[in-house]
Formats: sequence, C-alpha cells, structure tokens
Amino acid sequence: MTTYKNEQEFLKQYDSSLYEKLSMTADILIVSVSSKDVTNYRKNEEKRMSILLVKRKDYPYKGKWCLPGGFLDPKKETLEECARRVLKQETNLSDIYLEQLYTFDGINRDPRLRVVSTSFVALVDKNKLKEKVENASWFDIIKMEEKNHIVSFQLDNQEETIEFQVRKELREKTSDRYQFYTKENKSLAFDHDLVILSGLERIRNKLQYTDIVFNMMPEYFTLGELQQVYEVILNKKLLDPAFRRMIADKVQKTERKKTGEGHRPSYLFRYKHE
Amino acid sequence: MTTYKNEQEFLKQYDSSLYEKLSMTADILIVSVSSKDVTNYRKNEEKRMSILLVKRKDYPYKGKWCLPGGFLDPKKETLEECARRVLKQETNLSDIYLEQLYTFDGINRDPRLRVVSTSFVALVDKNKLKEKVENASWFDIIKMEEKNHIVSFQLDNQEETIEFQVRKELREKTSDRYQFYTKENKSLAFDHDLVILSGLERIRNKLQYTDIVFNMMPEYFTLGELQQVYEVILNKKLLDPAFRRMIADKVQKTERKKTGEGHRPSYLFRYKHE
DNA sequence: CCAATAGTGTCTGTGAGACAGTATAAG
DNA sequence: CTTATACTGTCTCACAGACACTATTGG
Repeated sequence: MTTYKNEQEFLKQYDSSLYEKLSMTADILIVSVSSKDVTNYRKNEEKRMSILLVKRKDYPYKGKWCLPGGFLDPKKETLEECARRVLKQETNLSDIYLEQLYTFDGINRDPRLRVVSTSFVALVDKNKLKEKVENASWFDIIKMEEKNHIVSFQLDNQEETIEFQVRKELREKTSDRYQFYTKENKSLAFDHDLVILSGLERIRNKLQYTDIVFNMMPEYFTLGELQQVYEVILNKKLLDPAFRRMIADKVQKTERKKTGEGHRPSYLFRYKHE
Repeated sequence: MTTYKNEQEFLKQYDSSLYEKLSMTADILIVSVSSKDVTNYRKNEEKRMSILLVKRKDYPYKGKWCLPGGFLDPKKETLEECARRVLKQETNLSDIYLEQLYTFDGINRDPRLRVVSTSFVALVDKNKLKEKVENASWFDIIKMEEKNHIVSFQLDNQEETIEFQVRKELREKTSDRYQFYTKENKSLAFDHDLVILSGLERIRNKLQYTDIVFNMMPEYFTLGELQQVYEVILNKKLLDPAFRRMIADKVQKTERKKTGEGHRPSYLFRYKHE
C-alpha cells in the first residue's frame, strides 16, 4: 500500500471495491398480545402472545412464512431506519418500541447469496392496528414449551397451525448463552425459527427488569389484564398479592372501571412514567 | 419479476448484484484484568480492568487507537469466525470467551465507504498471554465514571494516557436502553468509544447473573482476588460476608495457600462448574 | 344465591446489608 | 507488637411466597 500525505488524499484514492461485499437485511419480530374470547360469560378472555408473519411470494422459500424484513439500502439508511421502514409498511405504525436483537449470519442462511441479517424486536399494542396488510398475518403462540433442551412451538392464525422445534445448546458453562439449531421446521423461511426464539427469550428476560410490557398494553387496562400479559410471557401463573406489589409503583389508578364482566368490576390503570 | 417453476431454477437465474452491497467488519473488545504492584509490602496488589487496543498504521484514523478487528470475508467465514481469526492474530489464543455484542452501523462511521461492524466482547486471562504483539497495547481503565449522563474514561498503557467521554441518553422510558453519542474523543478511531462503553456495560450486567468472571481468572485464585475483580468491574466496594455468601457455590476450596504477603495467608480456590 | 374475578391483610422464611469480632502471616 | 488481610458469627430489616379472607358484579 502506498503512503498518503493525509486522510483527505487517502480518501480520494480509495478504491471501495477492494473488500468483498455482501448484502444485509433487517428482519423484525413484531410482538403483540391478543385476546381469545371464552364461552363462559363470567370468565375473562384469555391472552396470548402473537407475532406477525408474512407469506413469501417469491423464491427462495416461496409459500413459507417469514418475519417482515427488507434489504438495507447502504447508501441511505441505518439498519434501524430500515427496520422502521419495514414496520411502517407492515403495520402502518411509527413510534413503536424497536430494539436490536442479534445479527444472524450463517453462511448459507439465504441460498441466493451471502446475506447477513440484523434482527430487531418490536412491541406493539394490537388495538392501534387497523387495516389488514396483504400477505401478513398474526399468529398466536398457542404453545411454547421447553423440554430436554428442545423448545417446541405451535403457532396459529385461525386458518392454519404451524409447528417447529429449536434445539438449545449451552455455549459455555460460565454464561447463559445458548446456540440455537433448527430441529424441525417445515413452515418458516430462512433461520427465522431461531430469530423468533431469541426474540421471545429477550422479551421474557427484559420483562423482569424493565417496563417494556406497557408497549403492548392499551392506555387503560386492568391489573388483571396486565397480570395475564406477564403470565403469558413468563409462561407461568403469578400470585396476585406479589404481582400487585411488584407493579404498584409502575401504574397509576384511575377513577374508571371495567364493568359488564359478570363479576366484580375492576379499576382501570395506566402506566406511570417515573 | 418473472415466475419460476421451482427454487432450483430461480437460484440459477438469480442475479446477485441486484441489491446494493456493503462491507462488514468484526471488532472485538478484548477485556482482561491486570494487577498494579503497590509500594507497601503488606498491601495486596490493586486490580484494574484492561482492554487491548491497536494503533492504526494507515488512513483512515492513522495513528489513532482502535479495537482489534478485521473485514469479513463473505465467502468463507461467519462474523464469529472472523472475530476468532482476529483474536488468534492479536493474542495468539484460541478457546476464548467470545460473545456478540451489538451491530454498529452509523452511515458515516467509516469515511471510506459504508461499513457495518458487528462487535464482540472477549474475556481473557492475562496470565495466558505471552509475547507482545506488534502495534497492540493493553490499556488499563484507570477511570470510568458516570456523572449527569456523561461517562468519562481514562485509559493508560504506561506510555500514554488517553481520555474520552460518551453521552448516554435513555431511548425510551419503558426500557433500560441507551443511545450513546461521542462527547469528546481525540484518541480513538471510528465509533470505538461507543463500542467500549457498550461492552463494559454488558460485562457489568452479565457479572451479576452469570459466571463470566472466571474467564478472566487464573485457575487458582484467592477469594480476595476474585472479590477485587468484582469490585473493579462493578466499580464499588463489596462487603466481605455478602460476597462470600454470593460466590460460595461457584468456587471450590483447595488445600493450597497463597503466602508471603505480609499478612494472614489465603486459601486458593478454583471455579466449580455446576 | 352462585360463579368468577377484584382486591387486601398478614404470616413466615429467606437472604442481603451491616457490623463486629477472631485468626494469622511478615516484619 | 503492628499492620494488613482472611474469614466467620450474627443481628436486622426488607421483601417474596403463600394462604386466607372480604368485596362486588351479572345472571
């Protein structure tokens, strides 16, 4: 390499085709909570986590479901901007909670060419969504169960049920990091089964020490509803008094009540920042 | 877009230059702990966190310090493999704790062309290092202090001291995520000041709920030494009894003692997996 | 009244924070 | 004997887990 007098001069001479290049995408795990009505008029509706998937119209993986995503335009946007662009396009929403998750870069994850994908997690309140977007569909997570290092998923969008399994392998004894491998996957494109698991685990972890739940809640909610959301994400029942103590200083009681439920009405609360 | 009969046929036709491309690098924050001798013969040596930096030989940022890193070869390697290659080259060590940190992709982070960098954190035991590597130097973190959302750093490698400041801005009220901005930085190349802060915060968080410390410890160590490492990473003093309770089931006492220190000798312990 | 949820009072055990005390080496 | 660290005993207080109890609606 020649020596240049200064950075300016160096940049003028620089041949940007020197290094091998590749394409990148931003893929988004859009997560929300949905409610399932229940026959018994007294019972509350059941909550479920739900994620947005898109049916692929073209090869590769034509006809399979995948996460919303798009190619990065390296000249104009950052990965996060790219993710927000996709988010706008798929949900028509801006101002959404969006967090970088992980960069997936298996060499053959895309059969066309080397594509590195930076994945994001977005949390939305389903009530804010209006029109249905073409080819996109919300899948409820009706099962997510870990047994012997295998996580089994079952997703449902009212029309079809898809299943897949991911193997979790502890990477080293000193940390909590897992390597994920596809065990069984007939319905999802690329490595999006692994992205989904990573993302849901991230949400579960963050639930414990942040206030991210409120990104999936409407402005007014009952504590019972909030508790249900915690329970469905953590995948376990919580005790009422403990739960109420835990969130006491995160929420603000209002005068309004939710009535007509066949049982004692519940006060509505809202998120209290600070 | 034309319609293809099947995936095979589609791939044959696929023009991989369709999407704009870019280059990627893997940059590594290599962290270790160093000891500083103390004049008083009775006192224990003081511990410090230390990180490996490399002096840039060429433009851009010629003469500035940066994290070890290298361009990804998209045909042959994953980002983690790329990072391990760099790690081998800079420390001559394999089998090192390595964890993906974050993907930095500011549009102008590299003045030459669009380069997206996936950063990694590596933890090493300095005792395993032998030869000094050309252009690389270990910097002790002699100050890392947060005040009014500004984090001030002071690093020292015995020959020079470098300083920089990063501004932390909370991204949203519901989470613990910060956006980092360079406040003051004359000595470090690219956005590596931000990478360093992210990485050190990651280590501090993980210290609390994993066993990653032991990646920076020699096989045998005293509990005093281990406590010092915790203290220097968490940047605060810990109470002896609480600390010992906390790590009791992570370590295994041996018969060996560390003597000749001018005070009561201490038993040597080792990491107990499980 | 019944069924179902809303919401509260309180006991108990665990475990972190705190402090004080004893032990043991080198000089 | 002094100094500095090694290591332990124990008190207290906060808080999570657990259970039981009361309150309130629609049908």
